[in-house]
Amino acid sequence: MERPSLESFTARHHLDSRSLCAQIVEAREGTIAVRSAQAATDNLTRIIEATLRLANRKGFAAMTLRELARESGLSLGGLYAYIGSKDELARLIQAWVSRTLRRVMASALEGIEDSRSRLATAIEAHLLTTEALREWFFFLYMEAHHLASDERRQAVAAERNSEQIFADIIRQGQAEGHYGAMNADIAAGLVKAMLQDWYLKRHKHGERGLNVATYADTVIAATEALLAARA
Amino acid sequence: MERPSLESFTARHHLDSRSLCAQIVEAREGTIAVRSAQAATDNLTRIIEATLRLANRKGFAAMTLRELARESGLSLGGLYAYIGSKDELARLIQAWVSRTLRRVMASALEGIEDSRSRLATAIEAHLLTTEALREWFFFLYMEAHHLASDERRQAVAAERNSEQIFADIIRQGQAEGHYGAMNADIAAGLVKAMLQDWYLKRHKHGERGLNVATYADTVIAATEALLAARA
DNA sequence: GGATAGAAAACGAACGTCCGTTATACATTG
DNA sequence: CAATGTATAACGGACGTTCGTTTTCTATCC
Repeated sequence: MERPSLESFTARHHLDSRSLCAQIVEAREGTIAVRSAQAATDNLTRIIEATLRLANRKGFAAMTLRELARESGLSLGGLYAYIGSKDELARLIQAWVSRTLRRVMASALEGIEDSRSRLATAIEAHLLTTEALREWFFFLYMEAHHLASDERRQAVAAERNSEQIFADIIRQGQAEGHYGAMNADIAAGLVKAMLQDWYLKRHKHGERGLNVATYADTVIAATEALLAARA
Repeated sequence: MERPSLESFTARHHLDSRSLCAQIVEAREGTIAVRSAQAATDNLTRIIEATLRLANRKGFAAMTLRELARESGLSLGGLYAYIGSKDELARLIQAWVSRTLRRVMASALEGIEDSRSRLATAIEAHLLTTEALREWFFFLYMEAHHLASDERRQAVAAERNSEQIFADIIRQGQAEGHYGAMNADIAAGLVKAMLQDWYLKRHKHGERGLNVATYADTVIAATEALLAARA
């Protein structure tokens, strides 16, 4: 099986902050008061990267727009050319990061039929995506609970969707006789927990000198072991 | 192996909010302006339970003391008989929940020598403790990142300590020849991720009709499978 | 090609609101 | 009637947001 490097995976799926911000600018044409897409993307990227930096340090609610202005290099009033409100800024980030994960997972799995390849690919794609957009995913996880009910339901649905991908692969593998009869939904939940640990405890993994490829191998091996166990 | 029920475990280790608050009142004698330990415990329990309810819904920073007063049944000014400041309230909860986990894990493992029994006991004790004090642990996890550096270092140390317990058991099992040669620290990290998923995604597990005993069995089986795999 | 006018973008002081906290007034009880 | 606990009211400060102004860009003309 080919193992894409983090760099090639990031490039292929456009997993950098600027690419995401460019998509946001394009999708929100009309809402952003700055005409030049180039300049708007530049500034929105600085705003969002500053938001992720500050919010991941002290929490989104505790972050003030004055700090955000200072950190992003814009003025307090200037922020409002790009965002409608502070809350909208949070919704923006959340919506785009979950949509990106869905997009990349679907794209990475396309054309792969064998259930064991699909499992390994899905695990790897999840880890590489969350590694490339670490701060975005950390933000999504930590702040999703505090959204208004509409957006919150959307975030829960996205989470469920990604877990469903793993459950379906596991069911396929069971049908093909590779795995034992364990409950696929619960197994998928365990896999998801291990995957999320990667970006939630980034500091710990960094200290251990663990890189994302090694962690992917570990999680793939662990998953196959626990799926085979009850055969 | 005996499997304690949630109720008996909770009772044996005093894992209810009121017991914890009673300990806090005792430890903070002098800081709390109310003389009667009985009345002080009653009110502090209401304050802390209201805090957990509100903070887990909208985040600690977004929770206001006016809401807390309403939710706890005390007056705004009255709160300050029990807490020195809003921040101190957060520190209080965090300090006591991590100290409680450490206490219970040590107590549950006492006298158990066999590594496989220790592993199962540790997993079960972790799950039962976090189940009994779900809201407390959820609060610890979600708000620990935003603490001042001193308290934050303490929280990281507590986290590391509980992971170390699992790593030590795994190393013991490897020395006894039960498990393969996998890196014990990484394996312990995977176990911890599965354990934390229980209280972080409580809603999901509830919908699946999964109870804590069943989940404990699942995690124990999964852990033994992944530890045996590389034998 | 430098000057200039009009548009686009950025600025930051000011506003009303609500925050955490404190000081004061009231009730309860031994 | 002290003493003790609670409720009410007030305070300064900081928040998100707005808006009149200034700066920067760009196209046009001599």
